[in-house]
Amino acid sequence: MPELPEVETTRRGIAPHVINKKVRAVVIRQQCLRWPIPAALATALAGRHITRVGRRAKYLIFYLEHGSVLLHLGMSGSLRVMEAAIPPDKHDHVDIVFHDHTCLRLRDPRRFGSIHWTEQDPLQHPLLRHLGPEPLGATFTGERLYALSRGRTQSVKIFIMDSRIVVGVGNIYASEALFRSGIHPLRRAGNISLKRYGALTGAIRDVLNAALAKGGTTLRDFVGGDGAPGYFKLDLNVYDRAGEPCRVCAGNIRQIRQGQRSTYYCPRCQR
DNA sequence: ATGCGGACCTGTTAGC
DNA sequence: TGCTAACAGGTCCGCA
Repeated sequence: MPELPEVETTRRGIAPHVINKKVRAVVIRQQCLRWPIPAALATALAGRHITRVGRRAKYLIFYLEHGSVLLHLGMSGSLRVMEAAIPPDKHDHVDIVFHDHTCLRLRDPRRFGSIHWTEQDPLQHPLLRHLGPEPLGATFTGERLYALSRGRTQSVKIFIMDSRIVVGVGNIYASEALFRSGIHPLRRAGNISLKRYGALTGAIRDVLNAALAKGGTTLRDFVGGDGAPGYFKLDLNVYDRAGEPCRVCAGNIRQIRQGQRSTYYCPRCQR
């Protein structure tokens, strides 16, 4: 699922339905996600309450009295709150079952997601510790991107998708933000002016905020029933539009490969 | 330190 | 219609 706006929308959707709930049991049907689910998870959670649901990058953080669950949705993960008695789908790998007979159910067909348990400050977990700033936070600035990019030879698209530089910029919104700021995705990161990095940070913020707003208005059900929430797509200018006309200049949108991922751009609008 | 490729896994679609 | 290959919204690890 996860671009950042989907993860944040998931957090907001499920939080009211899991906060202050007491865990009865953890049901693990498939132990092997990206990493094995910690064996201690069920014991650690039983009888405890979820006090808060947070997020860092694309990791959801479930705070309990004595520790935290880190949960990443990978490429295909989704979460729903439902009656625990509803039979699980083939790819419903984990239930956190509450005393009121509802459960938080993780579905993840590709199993690129992961679950971790920590009794330390979750933000100091090895997977979170070295992450860059949140793209919607105050420390994500053009000055910062400019400073970090000096001397870098890699392309700007790869650069802004590096989670040590800034978190939460996935493949779709990397292309979209570069389009909005008029920057060619193949341009070397170290060769871009401070002014253009200012535009790029603004574009990243705008694109994520727009998707978040859309997620808010099209908020599908994270609660009840069958199936999982689908993806919402912002109106995209370039992503998945190869060969179609640019909405600004009517030129042909191009598709290339960068680091084994597709990149889309307008060769006339982006330099 | 930086930059690149490979790895994890299943489902869907494009192409022959 | 059926088989196969390529691709999909992530990101961590290890090697040069």
